[in-house]
Amino acid sequence: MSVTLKDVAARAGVSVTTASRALAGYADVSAETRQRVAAAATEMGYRPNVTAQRLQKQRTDTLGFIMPTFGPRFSDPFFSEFIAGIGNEAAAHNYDLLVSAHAPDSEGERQAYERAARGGWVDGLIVVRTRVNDPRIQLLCRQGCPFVAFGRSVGELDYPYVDEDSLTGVGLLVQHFIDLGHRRIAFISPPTTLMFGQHRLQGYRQTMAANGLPIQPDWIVEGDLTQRGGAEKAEQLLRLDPPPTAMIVGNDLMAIGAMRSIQQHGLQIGKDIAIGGFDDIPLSAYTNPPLTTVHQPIYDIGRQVCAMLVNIINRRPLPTAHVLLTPTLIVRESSGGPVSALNEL
Amino acid sequence: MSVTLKDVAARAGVSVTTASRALAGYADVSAETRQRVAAAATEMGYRPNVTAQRLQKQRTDTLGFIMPTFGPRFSDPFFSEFIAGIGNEAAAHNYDLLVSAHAPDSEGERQAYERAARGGWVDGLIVVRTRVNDPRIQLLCRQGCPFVAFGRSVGELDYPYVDEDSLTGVGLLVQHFIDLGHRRIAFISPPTTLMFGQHRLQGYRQTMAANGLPIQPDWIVEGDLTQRGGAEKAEQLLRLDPPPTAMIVGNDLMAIGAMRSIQQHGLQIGKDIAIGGFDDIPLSAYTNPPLTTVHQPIYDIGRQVCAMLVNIINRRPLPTAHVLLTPTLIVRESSGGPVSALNEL
DNA sequence: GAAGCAATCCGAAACGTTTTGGATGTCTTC
DNA sequence: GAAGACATCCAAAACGTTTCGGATTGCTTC
Repeated sequence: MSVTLKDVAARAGVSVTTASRALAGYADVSAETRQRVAAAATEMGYRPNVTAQRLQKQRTDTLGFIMPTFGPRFSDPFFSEFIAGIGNEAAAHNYDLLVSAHAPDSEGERQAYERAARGGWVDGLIVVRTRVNDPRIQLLCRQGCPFVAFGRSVGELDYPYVDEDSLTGVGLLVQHFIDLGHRRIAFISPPTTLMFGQHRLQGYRQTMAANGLPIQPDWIVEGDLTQRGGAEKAEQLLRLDPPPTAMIVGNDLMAIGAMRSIQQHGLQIGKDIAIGGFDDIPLSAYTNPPLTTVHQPIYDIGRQVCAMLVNIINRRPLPTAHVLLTPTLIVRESSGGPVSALNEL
Repeated sequence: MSVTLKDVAARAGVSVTTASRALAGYADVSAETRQRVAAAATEMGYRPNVTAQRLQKQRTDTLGFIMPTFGPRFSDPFFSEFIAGIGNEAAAHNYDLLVSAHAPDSEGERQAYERAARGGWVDGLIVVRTRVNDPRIQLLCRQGCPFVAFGRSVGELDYPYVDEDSLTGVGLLVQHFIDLGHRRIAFISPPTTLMFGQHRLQGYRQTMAANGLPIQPDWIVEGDLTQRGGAEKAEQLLRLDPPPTAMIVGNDLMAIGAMRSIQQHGLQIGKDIAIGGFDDIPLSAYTNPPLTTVHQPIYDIGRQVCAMLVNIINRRPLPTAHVLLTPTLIVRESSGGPVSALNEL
């Protein structure tokens, strides 16, 4: 069906070996033969069979990325941007990117990682949204499968990662609201099974404490990272008596949902209540009002994670195995202005 | 390094052939041997080498998806949902999904398709956002490479696709606004190099015409599908004198950007001006006010496209090679109420 | 007791590459 | 004119799997 190296060799009147070496640019083939082979190859439209090359080279030149997806209607701009990042960087290094989707901690996910770690399915993996006691990381470490994670983990396992210091990030947000005079600040946390959930929650707790502000237990609720989840949890917070004067939401998507709930309560964001998100997805600049948030360079993180993985696979020394990015606060109108702190508590 | 079939065979005391057949469940191996082989395999942690299997079977069991991405900060929720759809469906059929990203009509894109079409890189491709005179489709048809597209095309080429009838979809929107009494209805079009840009623009034109409403040339502007683009184009429309009383925007992302511009002009959406989008991304239910739009089941379309492709690859008869989905209008608050038609023109 | 048959196993080829380890011939060099 | 150096080529093995076409054994059957 397809034209193979043997065909090209026959056409050029040389052996398969010579044809191979001619195309690969080895020195032990004369300029004239090289040319003849090249001509034959282009004439016949020869494309090397990647599978055969991979079998021979004992490497797949492929990276794996297993998206942790929750349910069907899965529409998170994070993943589009992240995949674009790793995809472009992978292409720059002549790697392919294999993507699949599995629910976190599902049996299917376990099997997918199992399969990836052995059997030469891919040369390395990219892991995102690391979890507390992450079984994926444990498995990959145990099997010695190359990988780089976007996100730290707890425990003694040492592995390469890129992460944003979201503890500090949320701290910036909290301090920002405190400086504006807010005292009753609530927090819609990402799932605390996720490492960044832990970090962001801690950032909230620590900064409140550092300012000597007490936290009511019901100021902390946990959402599922979707708009719907954010809306529901915000609804819950708004029913408190007295309600919080500011909300910090664990990611922008939930924050957008929360804004909706606030507005449905007839409250004006930036005046009656302040709100801040996390991620700085492009949309957050276009909400009404625009959302105060913490920037996270998803595309660049994707590229960096991928570049690190390629280095590991090729056993090149890694400049740094642990990258922690400093977050920057993006203040927009959803912060509102200063409020009088006196009648706050 | 990895444990191969030869190792398993040796351990079980049989030939490679028998080991292979035992694991594959052939009938010509005794129950006892089969068991011994299976035991050896699990004990040694054997995973078949996919590359070798692929070379032998002369198929990759892999599907390809080349994302058309514009620029770096690329964050379109469409893609995460679509990839989740094809990814899950592919997994259900034991196919892998290879993803890469290239700018539309770039040299890199051309090469990627070229490579895919020959050389057994993947067994088939999924094409989205079909373009007028789409070079990708022409190439794939010419090479006889299996593919299914999300989106129709023009020309005599016949190929399998799934598409939403967005001409009708935009028609629903236009009629909806006309029924509310609007007469000066503007349209922010998707790029008309894209087929769905053409369809949506036509839907606007036809329905306006069908209602005997003239279209001012400057009511039609073309945006780039991003929020930013939508905001810019809306800005342009709002500067018209008189400005439109309703805007139909070619996709939700741009609509969200447009809403921002409208609000910055101090206008109230649903009262001073109506706006409608297209796609019904989850976010559109959470904007302020919620956005009237046309639903498009991206996840399901992804699944369906993928299922069709798998059928084609395995030469199974396709129930229907051309699927055209009927759109449904989702009316939300951004539509506003009836306006008096008299003082409109 | 030879022929036929089923059950069970295996050697070897094949998939399309790359690479190892020569083989062959030509040209210098003394 | 023999010995080494060099340029150019190639046969065969290897990568790990599947499968084709037997081979072997033991059991029926007449």
